[in-house]
Amino acid sequence: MVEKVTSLEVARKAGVSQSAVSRVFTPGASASNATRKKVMSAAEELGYRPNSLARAMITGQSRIIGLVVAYLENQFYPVVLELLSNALQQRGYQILIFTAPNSADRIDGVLQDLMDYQVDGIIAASVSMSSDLAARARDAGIPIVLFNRSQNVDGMSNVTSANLSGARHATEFLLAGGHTRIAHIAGWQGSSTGRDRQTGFLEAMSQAGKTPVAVVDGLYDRTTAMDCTYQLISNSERPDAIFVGNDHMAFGVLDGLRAEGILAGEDISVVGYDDVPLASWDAYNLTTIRQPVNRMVNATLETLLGQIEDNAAPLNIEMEGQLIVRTSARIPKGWEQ
Amino acid sequence: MVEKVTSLEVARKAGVSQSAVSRVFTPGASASNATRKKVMSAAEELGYRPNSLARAMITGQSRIIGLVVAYLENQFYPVVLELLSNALQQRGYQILIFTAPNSADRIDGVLQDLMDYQVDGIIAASVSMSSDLAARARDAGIPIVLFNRSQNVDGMSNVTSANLSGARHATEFLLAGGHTRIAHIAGWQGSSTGRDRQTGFLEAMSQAGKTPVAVVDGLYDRTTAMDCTYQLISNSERPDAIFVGNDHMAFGVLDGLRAEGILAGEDISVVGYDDVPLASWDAYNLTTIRQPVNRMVNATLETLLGQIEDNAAPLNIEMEGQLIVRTSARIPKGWEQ
DNA sequence: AGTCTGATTGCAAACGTATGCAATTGGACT
DNA sequence: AGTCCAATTGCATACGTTTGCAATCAGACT
Repeated sequence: MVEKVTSLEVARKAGVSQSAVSRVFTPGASASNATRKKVMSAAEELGYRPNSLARAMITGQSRIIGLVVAYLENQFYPVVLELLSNALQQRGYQILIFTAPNSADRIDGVLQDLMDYQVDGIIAASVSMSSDLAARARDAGIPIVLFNRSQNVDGMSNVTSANLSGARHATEFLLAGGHTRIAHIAGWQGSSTGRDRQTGFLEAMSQAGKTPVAVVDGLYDRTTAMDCTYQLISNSERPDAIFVGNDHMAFGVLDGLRAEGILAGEDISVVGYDDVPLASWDAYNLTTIRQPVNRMVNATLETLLGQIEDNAAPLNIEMEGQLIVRTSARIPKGWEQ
Repeated sequence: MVEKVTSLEVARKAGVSQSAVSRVFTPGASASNATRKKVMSAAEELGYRPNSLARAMITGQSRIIGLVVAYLENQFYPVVLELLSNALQQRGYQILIFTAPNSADRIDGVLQDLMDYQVDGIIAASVSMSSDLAARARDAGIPIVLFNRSQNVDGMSNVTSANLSGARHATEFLLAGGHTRIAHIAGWQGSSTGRDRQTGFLEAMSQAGKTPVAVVDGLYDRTTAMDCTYQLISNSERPDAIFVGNDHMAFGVLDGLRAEGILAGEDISVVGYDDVPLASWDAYNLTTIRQPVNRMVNATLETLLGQIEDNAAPLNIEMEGQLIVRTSARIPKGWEQ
């Protein structure tokens, strides 16, 4: 094991000062072509690479972004992770990742760990945090953006899709299909997305003068959603349509229905939320509300890096989703795509 | 924005030396209860937390593990990521993550970035690297373990499942089912897993005196696998069984068959590899070889942390998989589970 | 040749912590 | 009270960089 090679050794070998070496490796610093050449070849020879941690210490910029993500079994998040990662890599940032349990107190511990590593910013995907800790991060000057959750803590950014109007739209689609016994398997009511989508559903229903046949909390959990499904279809008043709080649960619903020999799109209509890749696969063909992941990710980076690099103000961003019509739900006239 | 609070300020406030503060926060260092108490309360009051980067500089241990992962759309990897992340968090390590393109040269760049951050070790999941860079990491004293890939570079650890025997087993299952026209949609032949599984398939076939009706490279890509499927079933000699290089592709195969009205498990048998969660969902019910993810992850940590903490020798670990019989393939007598 | 200007360079001081060493402390024991 | 030993503490240095400052250099111009 060769010992670590430092800028000082490169300097000696190249016959220049240590500062010169540093300047050669610092973009935008002034160095003549002659020294640049000498330093480069010495560095090459020794296999020198600048120590990012030391650099971070001195500049106060680690170029590390903390990412907290939960629910990796929901395909939505691997997709988000990949997009975020690629985009950040490209901009010269690294990602320190935490997979998180969803209880708020454990999250706080995790975020504390992140802050200990002097991250330049934090992205929390599908996660809530104590406003206490949020305040601390703000005081420490670490920008935080909540992805796919919103929480009204001042100084914190949120990026979400328009869950309320999306859910309304999905519900209107079902109503237009002439369904009369509509149920909702909601997303976890501890989350803003779960609540907003449920609210949107209820608003659209009451506006149409209908009463939901059932509203239950599926906790964003596949198994729970399946259980709910079995429950619903064995009810005296079996629903003829179900709006499900996200795709991940909707797949469970569809599997449950299939197991019972009930044909989605014919006997019953199912609509989800997210439009994960799996939703378009033939096995499911799920009608759903698409969350504009690409744009959400871009907006997230925009506001985060804006705060880091140009200390812009935190932003609350909400972007419209889009109904993607497939075959898991009856298609009303005029709604074809 | 409050300025960063350092150990020195805490020391002043507590009326002790900076070293004392450091010792209080360094597990295993000696400090009296009196100072411990004074320091703690001062730290609490100021909101002090030790700077991990500075600590890393001085100790030479960043407690950061670099993780390179590709193919996140394949559900296998989110699962692996989650397991690794939880286990490492628990042991007090952080994960610097890279989602990687699969070409070897881009990987090298990524790994170089990782090394710049002084990671204590690297886990590369489903990725190959130049032996040149591997040597450099070894020389720099950074242990690397390849997860689900093997590559014979000396000083590098590999953790894989027994792909060859797993594939043999899957093939024997199909043979026992009385299938006569068996095809293989292989995993990417640029990867060791892809090659090993194909080899296992071919061995089992030739041992049974059979010739495969077709062997094509599906590149671990869903769409490619679907295209291969359409190709295969329109052949003059339509296969009555397909062994697919991994589950992710197998889902594409099953979707393709369904679209053509061909019933998997009846008209044709399909066997996959991995046993991702989705394989057990009703929509697919895929018979497959289970990779022992938990044990593979544990083994990975074992050898990696062994090298880091007790500088143990690198290991090559291979663990047996297990056939999981579901309904996507005809079940021979005696193979029921 | 002499002067001026901007680019390049080296020196030295940071950044926030851990730790070897020597000095001090606090008991326990005779 | 005196002795001894282990535990605790502070001092000072080191980790590998970046960067302000002042000094030097190279060249353009008169």
